[in-house]
Amino acid sequence: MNFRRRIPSLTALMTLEAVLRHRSFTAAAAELGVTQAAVSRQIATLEEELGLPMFVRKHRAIEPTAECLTLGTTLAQSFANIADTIEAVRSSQQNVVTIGATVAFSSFWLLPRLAEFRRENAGVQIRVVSQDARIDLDAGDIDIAIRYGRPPFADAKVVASQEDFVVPVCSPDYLHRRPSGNLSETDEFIETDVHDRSWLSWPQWAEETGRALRIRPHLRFNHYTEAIAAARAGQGIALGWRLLVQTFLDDGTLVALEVAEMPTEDRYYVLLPARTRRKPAAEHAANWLANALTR
Amino acid sequence: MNFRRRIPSLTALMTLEAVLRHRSFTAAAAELGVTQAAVSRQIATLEEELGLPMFVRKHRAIEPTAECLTLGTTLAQSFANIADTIEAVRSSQQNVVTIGATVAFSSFWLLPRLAEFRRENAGVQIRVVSQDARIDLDAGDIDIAIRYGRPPFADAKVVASQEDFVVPVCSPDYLHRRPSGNLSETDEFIETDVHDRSWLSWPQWAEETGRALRIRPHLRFNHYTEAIAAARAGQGIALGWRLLVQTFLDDGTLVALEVAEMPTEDRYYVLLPARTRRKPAAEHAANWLANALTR
DNA sequence: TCCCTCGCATTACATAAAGTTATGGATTGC
DNA sequence: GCAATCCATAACTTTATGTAATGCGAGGGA
Repeated sequence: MNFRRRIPSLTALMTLEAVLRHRSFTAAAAELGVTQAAVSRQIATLEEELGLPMFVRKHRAIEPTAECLTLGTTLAQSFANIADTIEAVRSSQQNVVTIGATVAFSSFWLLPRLAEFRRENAGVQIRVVSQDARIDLDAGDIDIAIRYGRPPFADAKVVASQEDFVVPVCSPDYLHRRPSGNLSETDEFIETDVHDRSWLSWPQWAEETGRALRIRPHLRFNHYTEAIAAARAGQGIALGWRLLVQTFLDDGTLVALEVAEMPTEDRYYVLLPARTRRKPAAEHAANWLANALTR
Repeated sequence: MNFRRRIPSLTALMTLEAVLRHRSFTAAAAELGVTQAAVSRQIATLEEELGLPMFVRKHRAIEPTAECLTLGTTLAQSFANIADTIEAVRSSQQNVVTIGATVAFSSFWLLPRLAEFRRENAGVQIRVVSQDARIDLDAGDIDIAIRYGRPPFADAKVVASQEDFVVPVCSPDYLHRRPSGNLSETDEFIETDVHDRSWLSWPQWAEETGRALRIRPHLRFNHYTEAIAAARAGQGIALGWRLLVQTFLDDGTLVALEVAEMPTEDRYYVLLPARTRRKPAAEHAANWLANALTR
């Protein structure tokens, strides 16, 4: 193979193709956005490299040699194929918007709203990448990230942010079974093990709300979705991030155990990549998400 | 069209094709003759330009994305077409040797010897460009020039040179019809109008040979081939460049009117281009011509 | 016949693109 | 735990490409 060794300067070849099509150095220069001198230089260099004239210079005119016609035909076809493929690859991705979020956010907030998004944006495909590890916006494969945390985010441009509140939640059944009144150490607590600074565990909640409770969770999960599923199944009390569990509070599968909700220090952010090319469709979707998140 | 606007860096695309084929930045770098860092840079730049990842980076391995596979297929095909065409254009010309000479030299000396050349060099095609205007070796379309004149030749490398002699010649029929003895003003002279310093006209010949003859040509031609044809047709006396008219002297269609031949100051030179690429076949042919000319 | 125009050629210089060296990070196997 | 391997990155260097200025020559028009 080794095309690098077999092919002269591709810049010169692209110049040749343009000159041949225009039958003019000056006109080709205009299309290429360079000076006539640059074109003259590239053609001369190519002729020297090939050891063959490409054009017969006449007064105010050039005539391509037979070799130039042969080569130019191949070049035109090849460059067209390359350009077409590049455009196809680009456009095939233009209307696919990849959204990255945590598993919990994806499950509880994003997926229930995708139907509405799709109704309002018929031409856009959504791809969801859910992972609890941090979404890397610099890699270029994620168009929008929804991140829970605190700025600054070096890899991101912030479109919108939304605070949240934390409140203990449980199922109506569990509420009925437990003694009425404040939370106590006899309650059954469900904990999510997340090793992230922005996460709130039961002991931290107790401390930050000034409770003299020694909470020992009897169920522990590594995904928040599982913790909430357990709570809805009546197996105890979980900490509820209001934005995430709102649908369950609305449909009655969960109830809040207290009226006062503790505001979180961290917020949800709708983020676009700071450093990679952004698709128009992604910017549009980000705006839609921002509106939905903040209303 | 405007491929320059539609296509990103062709260097990067060529790098992509190599990386994809090798499935390795490091191996591609070796083939391309650059460092791994250069390859890493080119791929990163291309990914940013396209707004799409081309490779998923794994440990000690990379995996091409679907887009990379699509694009790489087109690139491999296109670069192969370009490379093949370039090689075809180059090789189709490697064994075509273009010889430039004056019309007279071409007609009288070169053409009669081409059959012999072809017999000894079956694989070489000869193309003859005959013109009385000076042959431009810098243009790159002439492989060998045979020039009559004096050095230095800035555009040429001298392979061989051969002096010549000038002698008045006429047909046997004209010789029979004229009075015997020296040339006189009653003879009919055939002149060639060539406005070139190296050319010898009848008055110059008379002066340089010390003849007290006032020669008024009764026939004038602008091509020497015509002057010689007229002489052979019995229409008078022309100046004969021995090398050119030797075949006619040999076959008896022309006779020399004097025994003494005047040496010319100018010589025939077999010349190769000084500044453009020389084909091996052209150098070989030049050596053959040099031998033929000087023997 | 002379002058002007037009379009390619060339040169010295500038800069953008490409490449290098040195170093870092991360994973895997021994 | 350490070494090897392979991609990433940054500061610096080199090369390829482009520019501005100028020249040349042929052809057309006055």
